Amino acid sequence: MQNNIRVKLAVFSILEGKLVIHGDNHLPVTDLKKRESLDSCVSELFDNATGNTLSDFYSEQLYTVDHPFSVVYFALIPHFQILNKVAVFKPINSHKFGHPDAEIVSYALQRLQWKIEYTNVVYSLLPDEFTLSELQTVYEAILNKKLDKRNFRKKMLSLGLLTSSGRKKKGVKARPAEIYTFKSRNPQIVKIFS
Amino acid sequence: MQNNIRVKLAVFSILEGKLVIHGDNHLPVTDLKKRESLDSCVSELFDNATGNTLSDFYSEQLYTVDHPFSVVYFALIPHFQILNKVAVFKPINSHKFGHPDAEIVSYALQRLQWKIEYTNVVYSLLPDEFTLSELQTVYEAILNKKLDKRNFRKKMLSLGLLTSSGRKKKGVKARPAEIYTFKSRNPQIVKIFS
DNA sequence: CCAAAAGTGTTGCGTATACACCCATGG
DNA sequence: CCATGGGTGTATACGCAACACTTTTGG
Repeated sequence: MQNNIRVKLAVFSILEGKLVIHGDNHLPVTDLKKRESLDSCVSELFDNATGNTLSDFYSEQLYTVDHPFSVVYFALIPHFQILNKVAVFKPINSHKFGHPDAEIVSYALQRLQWKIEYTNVVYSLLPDEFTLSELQTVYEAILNKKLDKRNFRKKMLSLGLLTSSGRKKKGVKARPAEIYTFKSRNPQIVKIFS
Repeated sequence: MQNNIRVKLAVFSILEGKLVIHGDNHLPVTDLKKRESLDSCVSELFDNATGNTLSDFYSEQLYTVDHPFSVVYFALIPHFQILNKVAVFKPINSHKFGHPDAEIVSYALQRLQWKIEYTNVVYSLLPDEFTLSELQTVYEAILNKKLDKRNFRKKMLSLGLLTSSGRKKKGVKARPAEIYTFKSRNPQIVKIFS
């Protein structure tokens, strides 16, 4: 009747326009202590990995596997928020083959790809203020394909998740971009199923 | 480090055009035995509940909760396949309030509602042969709303999941309906994300 | 011939896609 | 004045929703 329970975490971030994931050749794992909640266990893992606090970012439970028995989560954090400077983040592609957690990474990516189509969770990969181009870069990194600029902007603005700050990015050697923020930095589902 | 793991199962079926769920005032649960796989544990639960074999039907893992620690699954079975004649199946609505597993049932229903929009998993609620009206009844029970007959038929046929048998239902006191089968009785995702 | 359920098309609308040029700034 | 990235509109295609009558059978 007694079993060991492990909790595993995939932490995604964006680095130089690429989707990266924490961990060198495996995802961070820890044992769930007796009477410890799943939430606090994941938070601890996240703190170890990033030096930051999970409750300030987006995370969700992915799946539970056995052999060994593990509950798997993923989380999203902007790269500049990773305070743990020895943390290793590697491009998602390097986890494709031969990686012990390759299946998990692949499934997590798929879930993330679905999720960004109908929620605002990418807020958790960006600073408070950003330009539409920066936002588009994040989408392209996650979806692993180029998007059309005009269509992307139309869609994003029509979803009503963004607020224009009225200010513009200064000091760039090109036309300055409008600065946007997310209306809410909590998970919001946008497509209503009637 | 040692924790008890439980496995919980929501079994859905269709009875008299209504979505029903197995269990009287709680969902069936069992302890995961040491070194037992999740799959075999769920299969055992399903067998107890229905007298039938899980591998012949559709099931999926839903979520893992703690306090108490449980991995929750749901499964779909046509009513005539329930061989255990003492099994209790109750309409989904009776689980709305005051039910100890109400949250789980509600989440399972939501997942099921999403799933039938882009997969063929309803095969697991129907006999091999069925009419489009019977299929529509199943969709209406799950979605809890009336659907337009013409639009429903157009959509179903265009998805390419069904085969017409060429035969018609005999002995009915109205115009006999064409009999259809599912091309595949394994889970198929129809919307391709390019 | 009547009751009961099966079967069948068209139109409008909203959303997704494809596509190319001008604008504002720094150096 | 040039290089860099920001910003904009239109036309087409496709999927979804609304909507009513005719057909086939059994009794």
